[in-house]
Order: sequence, then C-alpha cells, then structure tokens
Amino acid sequence: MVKLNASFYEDNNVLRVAKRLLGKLLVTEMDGVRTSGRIVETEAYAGATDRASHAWNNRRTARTEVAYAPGGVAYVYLCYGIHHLFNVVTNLKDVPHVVLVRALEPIEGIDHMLARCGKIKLDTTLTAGPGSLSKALGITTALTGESLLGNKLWIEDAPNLPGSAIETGTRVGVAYAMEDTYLPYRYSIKGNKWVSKGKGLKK
DNA sequence: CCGTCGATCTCCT
DNA sequence: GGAGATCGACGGG
Repeated sequence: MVKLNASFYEDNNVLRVAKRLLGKLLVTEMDGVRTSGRIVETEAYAGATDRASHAWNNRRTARTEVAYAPGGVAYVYLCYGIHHLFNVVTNLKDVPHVVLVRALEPIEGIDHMLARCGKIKLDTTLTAGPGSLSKALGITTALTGESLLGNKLWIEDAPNLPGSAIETGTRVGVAYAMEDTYLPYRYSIKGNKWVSKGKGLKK
C-alpha cells in the first residue's frame, strides 16, 4: 500500500480532497500496534470564507494554528471537552482548509480498537462518528501537527470512487454557521453501513 | 424506540 | 457565562 503524498494534500480544492479521501485507508501505528479503517464519510471546512470553520475570517488561536500549515498534517482538537476529532490539513501554507473524517469501516487491528473503546462486540458504534473513530484508532490531541507522511499516522491510497458512489449532504452540527450551514460539504459512500447517523440540516 | 442530560476544554464565531 | 464539527447512559413508553 502506498501512502498519500504531499501533493495529494496540498491540492487547492478542499472539496476535491474530501471526496478523494473516501475509500482510502486511515492507519495508525503506535507502540507496535497497527490499526486502520477505510474512510467512508468526510466533511470539508473551507477556512477563511466558511462560517462553520474554526478558521473562519482567518481567525488564529492556539488550537487552530496547525490548520495554517501546508497540507499533509493532522489537526486534532478536543470537542465538548471530551472527544478528539481528527482532521486532515489541506492546501498550501496559510490556507486553513481541512477535512474532518467522520466515519470509518474498521479494517485492521479490530481487537485492539475494541479494547481501546472498552467494547466486546464489533458494531457501527466503534467507528461511525468522528469522536468514536479517533478513540478506536488511538488518535488524541497529542497528535495534532503530526505529519501524515510519517510513521505514526498516515493515509494509504486507493482508487478514487466514481461520483455515482458518493452521497453529498450538509454538514452535521453546524447550525450556527448562518448562510454556510447548508453548504453541500459532507460526503459519504452511498449505502455504506459504517456512515455515521449524524443528520445534516435540510434547506 | 425516543428524548434528555452530563461530561468538561476552548473560544466566544 | 454559554455554546460547541459528540457520545453514551439513563429513563419512559
């Protein structure tokens, strides 16, 4: 399997990256344990011009500074004080576009993932949802800023899906974003059972 | 099956 | 002080 390279992440179209990430393999390897899952759901956050983005209007805080790095690093932040949400930084330096990975289909190291989550049986609660998948793969805010070209956390290539296999919708939990609430920036693999149950708002 | 609520960090969008 | 790119526990029907 081939790791996605810098040029994949430095693409200046965050929507294209979000769609291309569907079907690819998100891998972590820590303490000799490899776990992975196929990406089945993503959301794009278009930085300065996107009111749903933490980096709207080029806002810079300690938390979001990493989103301004060149594409190809992890942006992991704490949501509701508890959940670690994994995002892929895209585009060039100083353009804070990111893709939130919202759901995975578990592939490798399922026993390790279950153990991390205190679960016995495999079901969709393991990795359907951005907080859940981070816990299953052992992703925490300690990994924010980590290169996706390194050996802890990376994404392996897979063929791009045809447009007909991709479901498009509105993003989950962004009702505060005013005119950007209804942007069609959520993508998932049509009919895949590992997609999260989160509902985007309808216009 | 559904609605409610608590957890508890960051930024006030 | 309040809300948030969330989840799971709990109680009622």
